Amino acid sequence: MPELPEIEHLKRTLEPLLIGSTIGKVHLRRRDVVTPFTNGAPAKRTSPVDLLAGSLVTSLMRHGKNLAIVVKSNRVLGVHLGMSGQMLFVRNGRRIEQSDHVHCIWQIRSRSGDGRLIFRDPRRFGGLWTFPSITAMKETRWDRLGPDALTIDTKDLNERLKRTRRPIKAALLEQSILAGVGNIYADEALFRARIHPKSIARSIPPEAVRRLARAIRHVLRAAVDSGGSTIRSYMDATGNGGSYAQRHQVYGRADEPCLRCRQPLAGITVAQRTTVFCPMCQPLFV
DNA sequence: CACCACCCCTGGACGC
DNA sequence: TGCGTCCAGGGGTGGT
Repeated sequence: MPELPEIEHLKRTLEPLLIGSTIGKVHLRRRDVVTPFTNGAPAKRTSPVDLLAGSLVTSLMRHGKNLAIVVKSNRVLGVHLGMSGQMLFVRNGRRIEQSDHVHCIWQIRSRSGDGRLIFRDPRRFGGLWTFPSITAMKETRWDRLGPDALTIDTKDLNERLKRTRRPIKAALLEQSILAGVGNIYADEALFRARIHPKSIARSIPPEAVRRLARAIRHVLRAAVDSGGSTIRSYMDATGNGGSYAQRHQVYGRADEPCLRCRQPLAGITVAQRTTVFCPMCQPLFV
């Protein structure tokens, strides 16, 4: 379940492999994982050029859980990993370890050795989006997202939370409010900030919102530094998992003792998502 | 407009 | 060992 830290770590592992490299042939195995755009409008077909065939990679971008590969012509390929997506770089001569559910393969010619970039996504909640320019990508998709959670400040968060009466956890998961937080880091940040996940977003006092903004940044940064949380299948471009899961305070620990007060953690459902929190340490604001 | 339930999908855990 | 059932959740959508 890649969230912001996993995508950021993926970006960092992909950059040295892709920037300055040339993309050769592209093999799209499953056409329906791609949504092509010609400016603002969805296009009917995906061409090899849309998928960056024959292009020089100049940069990678990330906003929230979205990744983008930018090439010299300014074309962009948007990538979202959904629940189970992976982008793997496999050097030529090496076998692809799991070759099932591979939907797209790019041949890569780089100074440090040739290889293939592979988009694999068993559950197909993720996908690829093609755009003629960065501007087109922003206008059609990224502009609908809230500010990036890695650098969210108190003022921005407070402003956005004031607009809704939804439970704070539902608000944190809403990408148009804040981009990048998913189920794991929402629970971790709320625990750290000592806020009950069902607290009404706009009723949370300023001091607690301040703690929350700090907690979100702290938790995400620490996770980026650990290479992300590997739950089930997440791995980076080189096939390595992240170690942050070992440092989860609440996620996956329902009924286990709170690491702060030793009382058992509670497992509930908020916004159709499994939620774990400490009823003693996380007061409800309504 | 705000909010919510539901759906998409597959692999893995678990019970028998 | 194998089979059925349930659960995981990011995000889009249609209904209230």
